[in-house]
Amino acid sequence: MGETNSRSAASEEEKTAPVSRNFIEEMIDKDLAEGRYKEVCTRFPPEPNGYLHIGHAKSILLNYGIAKEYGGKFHLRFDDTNPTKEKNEFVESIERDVAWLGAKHDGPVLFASNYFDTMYEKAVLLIKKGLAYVSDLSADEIREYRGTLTEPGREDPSRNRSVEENLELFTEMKDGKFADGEKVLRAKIDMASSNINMRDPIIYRIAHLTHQNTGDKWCIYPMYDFAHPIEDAIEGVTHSLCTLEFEDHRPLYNWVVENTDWENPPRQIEFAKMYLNNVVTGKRYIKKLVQDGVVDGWDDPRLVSIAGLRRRGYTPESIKMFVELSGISKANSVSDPAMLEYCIREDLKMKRPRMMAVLHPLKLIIDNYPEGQTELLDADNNLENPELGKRQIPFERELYINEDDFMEKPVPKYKRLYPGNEVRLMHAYFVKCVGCDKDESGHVTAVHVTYDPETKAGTGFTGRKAKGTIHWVPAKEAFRATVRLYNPLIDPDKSVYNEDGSLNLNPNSVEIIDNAMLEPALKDAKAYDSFQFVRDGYYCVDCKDSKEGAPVFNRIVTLKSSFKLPKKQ
RNA sequence: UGGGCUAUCGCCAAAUGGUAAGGCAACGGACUCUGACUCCGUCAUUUGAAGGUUCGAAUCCUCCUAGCCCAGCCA
Repeated sequence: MGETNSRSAASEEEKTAPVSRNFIEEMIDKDLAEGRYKEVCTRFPPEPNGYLHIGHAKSILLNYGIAKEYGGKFHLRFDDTNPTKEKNEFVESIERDVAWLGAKHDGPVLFASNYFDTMYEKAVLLIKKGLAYVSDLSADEIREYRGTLTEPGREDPSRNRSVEENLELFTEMKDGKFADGEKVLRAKIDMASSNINMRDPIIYRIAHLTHQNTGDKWCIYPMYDFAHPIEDAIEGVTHSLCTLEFEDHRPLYNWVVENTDWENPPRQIEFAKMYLNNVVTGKRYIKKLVQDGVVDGWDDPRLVSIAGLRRRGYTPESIKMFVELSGISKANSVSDPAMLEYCIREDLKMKRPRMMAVLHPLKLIIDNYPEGQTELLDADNNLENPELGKRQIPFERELYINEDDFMEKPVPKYKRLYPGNEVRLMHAYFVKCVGCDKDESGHVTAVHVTYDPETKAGTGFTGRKAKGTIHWVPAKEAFRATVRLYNPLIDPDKSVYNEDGSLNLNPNSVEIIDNAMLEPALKDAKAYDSFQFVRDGYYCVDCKDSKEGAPVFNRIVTLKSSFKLPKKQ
């Protein structure tokens, strides 16, 4: 980018959006300015042991965004150093989710397990330098020797083995001479360190298991603290971004990198995780919800898994907007889901058609409209975005409106239909309420109105104004559909967890409406298509339960509203 | 009670010693063929607390307080 060119663009931007740089960008700026690195390389390093959620999206988008911002590289690398927990199923779902979010990785998908040879060599190097040794201690003994937070640890009896003996033992470990847990390779650092991670951490353990990538080639596997810095170094990652709980590991990260001989060692920078208020992200909790059938799988629309958000109708753009709006810092924080909802409304506002759907149908009869007559009315798909075109809606004597839009005895400030009041039927005519039909129990079964032909939409009628506008669907052509209204999974009035560790579930987290009446144009909607249902909210076609010509709609989010109807008794 | 980190509006978050941005939420009002959108307005005399340095402190110093993380052969 040319200096002169970027200049005016920059000053333009400064006027409109004076965005400040986050602390990570500041550190990178400094590294670049000081010549520590020439270009930037970041990575997203998930362990393939579960599904991704909104918190991972922050990390993905942060790493990807930084790489793009600096014209650098972004890697997708599976941190598969522990075969007891990892499955191929997860590498597939993670790849899919990362791609869906729009974070395109440079180069092929990478695996830590591809570097097992190098890691082994580096471990041997450490042994040769006298910086690692094979320990005979059991897991329990190692814990005991480690000391506590306030007391220093004690030296491992194997700590001063000769280099030759260590080399021999480590080779035997690799060759499968020992059972799981029998030996372990430890880094020789400092058993008295106030940082427990530095008290001769284990860097290799024995596990006679088939690895999802390397099969039975190895029976020893490197630990995270040893493997991760080496993975970063091999790939030329410059800035290894991770979450706050790894801050204590940074000295070890640096120790590994310094002692395993790299030209351009990477640097670890930690940032705060994203939490959402009243939302569950814990794997074991979600697993239980799935097992108990509380939710419909890991992609249930009420979950904040990436798959769940996608199925619910959230877009990658909305998630990106949310992550950007939330910012990056080192302060533990809990974001408000209202911000996520704002983002999806904002993203869909101009992009999606605004359709008419009646969730709780009530018959509306236009007494002075000729029986048997139908006219096709033109309707803009999105009044604010003409590019979305128009559609035609049949209009006739009998329609459905929403139950909420009629009150025989209106509450104060009510501006919808009530006897004597005139409203506009969206895209159609003004109608005036002349009464209603009721059954024996007094329940309203139909509303009667008369229409004024002069008030047809699009004719420029300005003779008078209607207090309100309501939406409708034609009784004959509308089709019946299932619509699901989602609410928070967690009871919003309580904390997420009960004292016994169970979740405070909201018993009404989904409301299923199976007799909604939708305008005909919605009938051919395909999975993941989304719409605004006018005066209601944004909805997305469910990818699992919809059938050809019979879409099932999930509510993504409601529209905001400053008017609340009093509760019906 | 060892070490590491954090603390600025209900929620997120800027401010890098020069006199507390912005967004979300909320609340008024205008507009409206969506009670939406949009627009306009309100929303921290004060930065966890107390002292100190300075002409000047959210920023520096001292002491205190609260929260998070660490004792896996998990990542």
